[in-house]
Amino acid sequence: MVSRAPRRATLEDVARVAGVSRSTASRVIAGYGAASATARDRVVAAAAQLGYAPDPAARALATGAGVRLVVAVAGAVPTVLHDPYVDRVVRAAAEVCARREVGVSLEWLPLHAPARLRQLAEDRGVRGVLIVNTTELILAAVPSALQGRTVSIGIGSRTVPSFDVDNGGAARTILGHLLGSGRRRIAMITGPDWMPCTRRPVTAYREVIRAAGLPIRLVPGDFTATGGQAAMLTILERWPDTDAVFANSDAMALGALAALRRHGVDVPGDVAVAGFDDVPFAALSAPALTTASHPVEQIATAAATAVLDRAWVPPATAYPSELILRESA
Amino acid sequence: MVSRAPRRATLEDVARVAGVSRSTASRVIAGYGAASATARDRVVAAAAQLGYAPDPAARALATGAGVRLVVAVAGAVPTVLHDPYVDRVVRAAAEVCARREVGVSLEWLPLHAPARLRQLAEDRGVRGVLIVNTTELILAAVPSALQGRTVSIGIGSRTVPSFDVDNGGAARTILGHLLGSGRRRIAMITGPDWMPCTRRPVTAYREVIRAAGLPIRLVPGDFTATGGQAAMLTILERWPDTDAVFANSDAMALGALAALRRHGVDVPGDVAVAGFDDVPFAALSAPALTTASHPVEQIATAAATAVLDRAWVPPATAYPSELILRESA
DNA sequence: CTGTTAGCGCGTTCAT
DNA sequence: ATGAACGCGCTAACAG
Repeated sequence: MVSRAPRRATLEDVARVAGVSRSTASRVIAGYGAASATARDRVVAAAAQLGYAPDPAARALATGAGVRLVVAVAGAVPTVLHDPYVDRVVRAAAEVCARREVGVSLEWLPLHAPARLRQLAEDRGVRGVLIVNTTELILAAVPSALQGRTVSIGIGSRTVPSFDVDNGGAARTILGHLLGSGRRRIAMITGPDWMPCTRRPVTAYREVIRAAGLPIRLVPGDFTATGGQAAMLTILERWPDTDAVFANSDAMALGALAALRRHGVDVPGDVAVAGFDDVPFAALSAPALTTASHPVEQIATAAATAVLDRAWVPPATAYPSELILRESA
Repeated sequence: MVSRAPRRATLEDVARVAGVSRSTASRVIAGYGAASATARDRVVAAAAQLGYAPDPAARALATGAGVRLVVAVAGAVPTVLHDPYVDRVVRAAAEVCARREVGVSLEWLPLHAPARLRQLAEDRGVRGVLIVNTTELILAAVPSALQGRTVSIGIGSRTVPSFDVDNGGAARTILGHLLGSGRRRIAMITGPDWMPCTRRPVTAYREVIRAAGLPIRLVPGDFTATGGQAAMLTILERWPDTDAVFANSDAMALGALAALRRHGVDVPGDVAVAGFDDVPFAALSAPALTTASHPVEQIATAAATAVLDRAWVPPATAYPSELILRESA
């Protein structure tokens, strides 16, 4: 004897129990069209009684809405996916998706291959797209069929709304703190040149340092700790009198810290170090890292919610970053 | 004038171009039933020409297969979702899902609420379930309708295959190293008692330490750095002569390191510290953390692949952990 | 305000 | 080996 799995209630069942037609039940469930109060009540009651929940696949098929949210991370190589930052974005998106009965999938978006965007536009399974770390080139290649259901975590465009931390403001705050505590020869470890997200911090750095009549000392990093170490060595060699370093990510800052420690440079005595992101381990380094917060989860949640709900959103939303004062600067 | 989005090719289109019926085209595409060589060729050609790709929603609706993979993290409180470990699992799953045109959603599985599992079993949208950090109670509550498409990252059961790191072996390796380098009063910072994943390491600890005729010194942590600091303080106070600490996670180990530093205890001179996980920042602490690797992505990828492909898998797969020797022990 | 009808794109018997 | 026909569960026109 096979105990058959109890077939899940369908809209048809709900309608029958409620004594209305499927359409009426559908309207009530979707909260869409009009329905009499009595009909509404009966449908709601029936649905609750039967433990009804709509089938996302059937709904997607009927509406053509798509069934998954694609997180597309732009980059030169596929390994851009292997970054804790991406992990956090995906996790937040997956949490938002759970409530909507959809899922998220993650893929690499090659910097010079907008073809993939066209494919995504034609894929009926795609409900929307969350672009991460994008460039103007990629934004310009977003097909019209994807507009209105694509948002960017990073820079935006006229057709793709942006959700991002106010990293320019964060840079100013940090640099202000460094200057305020008497530092005068401040170097900055940036991200790769092609990354638009490094532009505003770099611009802020240039403006602030120039306004103070101090020397510009820029070294590119790659957002990894290893890159931060290398950059720090470059700084040490090129400008030995540097008394502060602002790294555009905590990972790079921690790398810089390691390099300084290895060279017997005292932090913050000889050199102050500040990062950006406030990752969990920033509080645990020796010395604990001064940095600025980066509400990644909040940003990703808002971005995912916006595309799933197809709600109107302003062209650009900047999330504030807070100075986290610790020991290193 | 509205430039309509170029409607994506459907199976019907492929069939028409190939000059066969939809059924035949369907068989060829699915690689399922029989079809003449000529028919096969024509269908394949037509599909390629039209850039055809099946609609996941329609397919899910027809087969009842479901459209998303649910990552369910067991725990007492919803905040168990906010852990870098979970982030890594979800990210890996989302990457696997992308190739199958499905998505992943993330949710909390309350420790004593198997009701949610029943709901998941009835949800037609659910393709499969990936349980993380589970308990015997939860595994026993997995409905039969979910069996065969549910796997566990952690302990398993007769009906739910397990994918996990060999954390017992890892503990033995680390403890062997500590003993081998002359440590004799070794304390261990464990996870919460209810977490099955802490049992094997603790058992290993008990066995190894007892076999060496040394004292057992166990303190519970919570897998966070803060918890590790607190646990370290307890150890310092309760057993001041401790000369080595094995923490069951790098986060706790880094917390312990911070506590020792604050108390002026030299690592590894006075006390050796070892962790487990080999998180990116383990290499950057001062001193750099000795630990054991934890191939989370590999495990999650295998687990997700198993449930999506419905392939048979052994009841338990243990992934080896490697000793990562650095400075702290 | 409500019910009828017609698909959405695909898998899957059944005849042939 | 192949095609006609039906159903998966739901939404959206339309007619009442």
